[in-house]
Amino acid sequence: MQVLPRSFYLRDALEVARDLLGCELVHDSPEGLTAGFIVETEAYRGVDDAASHAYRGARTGRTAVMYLSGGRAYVYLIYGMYYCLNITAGPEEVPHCVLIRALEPSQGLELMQMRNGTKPVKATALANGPGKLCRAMGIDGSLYGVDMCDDRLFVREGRRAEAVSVSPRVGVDYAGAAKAFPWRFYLEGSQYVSKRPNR
DNA sequence: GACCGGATTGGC
DNA sequence: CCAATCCGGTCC
Repeated sequence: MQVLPRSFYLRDALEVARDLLGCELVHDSPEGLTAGFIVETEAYRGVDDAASHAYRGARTGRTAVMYLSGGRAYVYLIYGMYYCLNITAGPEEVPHCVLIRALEPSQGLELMQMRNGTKPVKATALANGPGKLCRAMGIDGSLYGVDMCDDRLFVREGRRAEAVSVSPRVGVDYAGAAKAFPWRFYLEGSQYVSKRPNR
């Protein structure tokens, strides 16, 4: 299948977030290859979005990659123990990004189980959350800034997203009015989406 | 240099 | 409900 080109990412995060559903995220790591269909995303729309790390043009070491042209990995550590993977969007100087929140595992399930440790869990529980999917896919801070149009970490065309639902984003109660914006997208009826959010 | 809190998760 | 765990951001 076709790897998504740079042009795919040079758009508003809302469009990119919606269009990533059904596509396949692939990580070709030294340990082996893992992949999964994207079933849940959230758009973070930069300087005007109170939930975004780049709100009001915040330009720090962490947000730097968002100001480059879209299509790079923005990976950060949350709560000191989980990584979150975002893919940057928009042209240079427009710091949009899309948080990948859940995957339907498609390749390397055994490696995912191993990375998650303990005893095997159901496939639906392997990557149904932003922290869990990074763990299963072997994504950490060393991938910060990696070009998603290269061959180490990328997204390729997958299935057509039949029915897409929207809801407010998860865990952004601090964002004032923006916490209610319907900028979370997920595949209707998928058993692989994250659990916490009320659906 | 100190302090604060988080785009989460799993256990109680 | 709440602790885990630590880095980035902010402010002094």
